[in-house]
Order: sequence, then C-alpha cells, then structure tokens
Amino acid sequence: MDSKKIPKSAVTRISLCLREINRLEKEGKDKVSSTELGDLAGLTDVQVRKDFSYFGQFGRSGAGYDVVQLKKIIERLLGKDKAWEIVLVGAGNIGSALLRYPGFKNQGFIIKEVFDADTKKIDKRYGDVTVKDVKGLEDAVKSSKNIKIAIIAVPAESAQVVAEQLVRADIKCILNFAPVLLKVNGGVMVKNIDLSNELESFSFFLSSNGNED
Amino acid sequence: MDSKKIPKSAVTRISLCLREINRLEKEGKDKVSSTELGDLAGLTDVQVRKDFSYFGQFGRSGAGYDVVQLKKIIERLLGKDKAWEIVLVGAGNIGSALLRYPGFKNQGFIIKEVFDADTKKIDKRYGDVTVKDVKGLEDAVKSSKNIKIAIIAVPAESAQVVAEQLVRADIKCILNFAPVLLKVNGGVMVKNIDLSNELESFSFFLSSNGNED
DNA sequence: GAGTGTGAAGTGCTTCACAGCA
DNA sequence: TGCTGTGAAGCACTTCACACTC
Repeated sequence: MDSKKIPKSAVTRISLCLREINRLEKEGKDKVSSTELGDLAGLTDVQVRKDFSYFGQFGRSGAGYDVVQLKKIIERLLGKDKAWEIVLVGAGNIGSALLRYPGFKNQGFIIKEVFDADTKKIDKRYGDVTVKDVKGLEDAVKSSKNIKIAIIAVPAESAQVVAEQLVRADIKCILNFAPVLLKVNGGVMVKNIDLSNELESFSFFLSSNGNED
Repeated sequence: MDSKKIPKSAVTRISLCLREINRLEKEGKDKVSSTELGDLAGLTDVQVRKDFSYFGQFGRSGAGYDVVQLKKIIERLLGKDKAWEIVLVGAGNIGSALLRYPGFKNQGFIIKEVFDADTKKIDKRYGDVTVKDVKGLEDAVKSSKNIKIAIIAVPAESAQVVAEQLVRADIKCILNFAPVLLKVNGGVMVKNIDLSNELESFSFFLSSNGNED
C-alpha cells in the first residue's frame, strides 16, 4: 500500500531474478542463495537481498531461498498471479513481430486487440486476434474494462494522437516504439523502446573509447 | 580521450536531443534555447545545458543554440558523422522486422550481414542483404573489419553461443533481444531489450499503485 | 559456518543558485 | 534582459559492514 523508498530499478532487477528463478524451477532446483541468483541474473548478492528486502523477508538465514516459494512471492509482487490484456496499435513491421512472438503469452501478457489505420492490414488474423480499424480504438478499449496496457507501434507522426485516444480510453501504461516523446498526463506510465537511441550509445562508445583497456 | 564524470544517461539524453534537433532543422528553425529543446525532448533546461557542458560549450549566452551547428556537433559527438555497419543474427520475428525497418538506415546504421540457423530462412533476401548460414558467422564478421556492432535476435538457448562467436570476431557492442544474461568480457558493451521485463514493470505498477491520484 | 537482512557510509547523478556573457 | 555554463548542495541509489538466525 505504502511504498517507502524503493528504487525504480529494483523492480527491473527483481523481474530479472524471476526469469532466472523460472529457469531454476524447470531444472528442479529447490533452494537458491542470493549469490547464485545474482550470478544468474547479473547482479550482486547484496543487490538481490536488498531488493527483496524492500518487499519483505523471503529467505531463511543460512539456507537461502526456497525456489518454488520465492517464485510465487515474486509473481504476486509483480502482479503476475493474473494474466494481463494488452491492446496493440500498429500491425506493421514491429507490431506484427510482436503478434507472432510467443514470449508474451507465456509470460501472461495477452494481446487482446490490434488496431491499424492501413486497410491492407485491417481484418488480417494473427492467431486469436483480428486487426481492426483504428477508428474504433477508443470505444473498443473503453468498453473492454480489463485492458490497461497498450503498445504503440505506429509511425512517429501518428503516435501522439494514438496515445491521447488510449489515455481517454483509460489506458494506464504505454510501451512506445515510436521515436517521439509522448505527452500524456502524469497518471500514465510510458516506457520507450528506441532502438536508434540504443545504437547511438554504441556509436558514441565506439567513437570515444576506441582504445580502452 | 579522457572522459571525466559523464553520467551514462547523459548520452541517452543527448541522443534524444539530436532527434528533436533534426525535427527543428526540417522545420527550418535556426535557433533554439535549452528550455525549448528540453520541452521537445522531455528534459529540463538545466539537464540539457549540463549534458552539453560535459562535452564543451556549444551555445551563445542570451541567444541559445544554432540549430545547424548544434546538430553537427552532436552528430560528431555521438559518432554519427559516419555510417555504422551492423551484423544481425537471427532472421525470425524480430530479426526480420528489424530488416524491414527503414529507421536504421536513415539513422546511419546499416545492417550489412544477416545470419540464421534455420535452412528455411537462409538465402532469403531483404533489400540488399541475404540471410547466410550462421556457421559462417565468425569468419564473415572477422574478415569484414568494419562491423563492430551486432544485434542478437535468436532464441534464448542460442544467444550465449552466438555472443561468444561475435566477441571472438571482435564485435564490441551487442544489442540483445534474447531474454537471457549474456556473459561476455568487460570490453564488450551489451544492451538488452527485454519486452517481458518492461511489461512486468507495468504489471507491478498496476498491481501496487492501482489507486493513486 | 553459511547465508540473510539492514542501518550507515559512500557514490554518482540531478537540481539549485548564481556568475558571466551578449 | 535573456540565456548559457557550472561549482556547490541535495538527493537517490548502491555498496559496505556487520548483527542476526538457522
């Protein structure tokens, strides 16, 4: 209810831990220490323990963590004890790749509705879903009370308009692939995936640190 | 040569600024202040000035920044005064979306080589490039001296092996789409794009802050 | 002994406040 | 006056050091 002083990055790290815990569970491992889990997730042992400590005490001194139990705790923590429905806007290059990507459904994220403006894409089927005309976006999302997460995979020019429709339809989280700053009100969480931006970090790194040890 | 105390995030922010400067240039604007640029890029005026200040003094007191000049400075800074060649490993969902995405080439990032293990994908053409058998990956990248950046878009199980081949072939930067921790030596820069991870931040946010003002 | 949980110290990034320049 | 550039202060996150538990 009341979140004291939790670094934003703690959630990302815990999410990485969950990924590794799932692997451990599949391998049939039943106990894990913070050091082991950290090695798997690319974190230090202290980071693992500290991040967990923001949410409670999950371990047993001297013995580490119970894999199955830890998995359940973290899943509940991250809200993964239920499935989440997603609306995808844009069924172009990236959008259709996301539709075909099985990882989402496996992780409990279900693309429930897809919209596009291009008549050539409308009515196309991807598994269980059919691409609809973006004109119906706002109404469809409004009436489907469960959808709180949206993915924007439209060209930069259309992204802001789409974002505004989504916000009006009560979307609370937007994963944005368009290379543009979305202006939305404070209650909405936006995460940007900007590949050119990532690559520019590389070109900077390569240009400046050309010869570092 | 010697980089003092530059926050890692400064490069990302400057990259965002460049995106907006390009827009301003297209619109024919010739001057811009840190406040304006910040508004466009989603930053504060101080952030903009501070980030620039790590690299020099680009502005004119009282008058702001010259758009064309600033663009050139930042492009050189980020190493965008030349084109960068990229090797893509994996021509599946995500890989083929990246191949069709025009944004990279526009930004000076050119996918020069593509590899896959699937015989059904090998020999497929995407624009100028043809998918090759991943067996030839290491040799091809080694002999092509210009490629320092790689994108991994293969299943999680294969990603580590591919990464090791890339590192042996002298790749210095890896953009990794596989949901797995790549273990590479310190000189190699890895950036991970993990969509499930991003979505889990959303589900956490929605589960905990369900009712916040 | 092995490993957790955490206050306290340390570090690095951000923001403030203002000097300086056109 | 309008805006840049930056040392200094403030803040948030990370790491350390160790008390504590099984």
